[in-house]
Amino acid sequence: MISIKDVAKYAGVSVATVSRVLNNSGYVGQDTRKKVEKAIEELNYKPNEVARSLFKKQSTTIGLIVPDIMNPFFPELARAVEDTAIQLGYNVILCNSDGDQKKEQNYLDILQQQYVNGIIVSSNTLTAAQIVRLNIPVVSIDRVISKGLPTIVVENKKGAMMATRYLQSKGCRRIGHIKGNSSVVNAEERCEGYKEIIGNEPWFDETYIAEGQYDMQSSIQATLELLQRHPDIDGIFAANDIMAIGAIKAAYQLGKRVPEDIAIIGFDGISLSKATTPELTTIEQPIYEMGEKATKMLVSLMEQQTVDQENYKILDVTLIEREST
Amino acid sequence: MISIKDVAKYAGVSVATVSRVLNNSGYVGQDTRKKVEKAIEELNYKPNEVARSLFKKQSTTIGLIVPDIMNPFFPELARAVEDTAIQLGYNVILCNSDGDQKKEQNYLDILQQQYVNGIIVSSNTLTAAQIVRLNIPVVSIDRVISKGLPTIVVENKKGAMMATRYLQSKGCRRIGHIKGNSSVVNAEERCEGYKEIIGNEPWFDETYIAEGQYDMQSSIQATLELLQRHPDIDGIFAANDIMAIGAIKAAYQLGKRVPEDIAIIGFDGISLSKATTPELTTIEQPIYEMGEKATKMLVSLMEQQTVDQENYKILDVTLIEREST
DNA sequence: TTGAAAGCGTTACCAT
DNA sequence: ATGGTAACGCTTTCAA
Repeated sequence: MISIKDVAKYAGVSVATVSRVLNNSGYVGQDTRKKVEKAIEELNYKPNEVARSLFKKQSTTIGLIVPDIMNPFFPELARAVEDTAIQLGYNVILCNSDGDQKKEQNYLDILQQQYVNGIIVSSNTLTAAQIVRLNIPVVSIDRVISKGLPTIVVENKKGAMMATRYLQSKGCRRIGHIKGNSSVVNAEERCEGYKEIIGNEPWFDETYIAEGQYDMQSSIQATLELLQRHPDIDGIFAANDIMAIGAIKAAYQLGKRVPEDIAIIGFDGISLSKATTPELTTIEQPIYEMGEKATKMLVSLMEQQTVDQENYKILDVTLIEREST
Repeated sequence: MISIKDVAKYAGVSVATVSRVLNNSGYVGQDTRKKVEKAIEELNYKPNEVARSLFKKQSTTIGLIVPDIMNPFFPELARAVEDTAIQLGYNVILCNSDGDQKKEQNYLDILQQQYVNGIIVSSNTLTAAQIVRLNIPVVSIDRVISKGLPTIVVENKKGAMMATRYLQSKGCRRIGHIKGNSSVVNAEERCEGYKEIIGNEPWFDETYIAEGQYDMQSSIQATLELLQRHPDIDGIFAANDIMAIGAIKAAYQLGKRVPEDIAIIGFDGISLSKATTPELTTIEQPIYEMGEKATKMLVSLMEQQTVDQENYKILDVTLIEREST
């Protein structure tokens, strides 16, 4: 790799001067600048980011910690983060925490050792204290860690209310809920939204709620039990799309047609929801926008541009009507 | 951040000594080692990876370049790579190239500037020359760039033959093929495998092949055309799962039942293929294993452990029989 | 306007 | 067995 010294020698100037034109800082004469630029060009010189990082005590890298990139929600998020980051001059280190507290702390340590400038994290277990201790900007995405921390989330409760009300409007009389993993904040919020709408119905009690683990398998199980407990259920609001798909499968297993016998609505709007048959009606989160906003927010935090906007954003969700309802 | 100097001072030794215990290289006395270890522990010291990288001219980071993490094949691959990398002490920088030659070269430059030790890449446009010029190990995954380069691929042709033969065994008389993007090598290989089996059938000609773009939308279109051209088709081999799902949708649109009227088989074995109704019969690639093997191969290349094994691996594929056939 | 040199945190060589 | 120090490639301060 060719270094700043080589460029300096080639251009017949000092490394300091090369550095100045590189960062255009300080005074540099017209001709000198030309010479240096020519040298850079001809030698195809690219500054060593590691050396820069060491001096500046910060890298051009950000960390992205997600529970599991295989969970269909996260690839789109990751894509948005990476797209935005590269555009702003940053790289993204991908970390899969499995929602495990120890792994998360481990990644935090590692990222700090790598001098990453900032971190975007989707976690249920991380505490505000852990984050503050890091001393670098962190944006929490999809989940609220603490009201004081920069955050991007969506209207979970409102979305859940929309979903439930929509099922009612479609004529559903008994609406069950497949709830997400209760250690996840947004699962609670979505459940609250559901209860907000049907909590006062005379038929309602807690047995209309079954808990899944935000994955397909657990949802099939949960739905099977739910429908056996309450064969009269004609509508299901699942707390995410994967579980909604599981619910559809379970309904089929019991010989019910979707949407004729039972209407099913999901939450998230992952691309998978368009690939199923029937296509899934869902509450769509602006996933890409979340990643983009989070990254922009993080970068302005990192670059200390006084964050002109609020750094706690609650994004809106949209009902996407498809075939499962 | 606390540095090696702090540790040295705290332990009452020189930085050189601390460095020795850190890397356990060179001689260190028993008691001295104890003192240093205690200091490290008590100060919660973590060595600065950036400084290390600068000195060693290599980082503990590898690059992963994929066309698009949103393509369902890649999250599982990325997960495998990251899992394996972290276990071996490396981080992963994620790059989405969109298969664009300029973006790929750009990422190559950036990764080199970051002193990454090695790169795993899935690309159709990268040339052997570009890679050799980098002067760091590169493992090509899912696509062959050059026979001489470390590579992990699967038996594409064989898998395609299996798929086509399987459709025959299920009683299909007219089998069409939805081909992948022809700029992608594996699309050609899969097409070859298909032709190998039915190329000599009296009814066969090239119009039984329709080209999609490895995505759902293009496949729906391609399948619609294919089935209108040849209404007697009763079996389709799609070059990947997404396109197979598109084919199912197209079949439904034309009022055909799957698998009763038409059997459809995919390729890849992405998790999505289990989520559809009907569940998709497919040729499963060992995606996770590919990522794992590629990472291990890359790391041994990086660490110069003479690669005991061949560094050109062709992995086997498996027929997964489900409901669509 | 330019250059020399210190320093970022680490490792490895050379002394001792 | 241990310490001093140059070097990795860069930026920035201080002098000139």
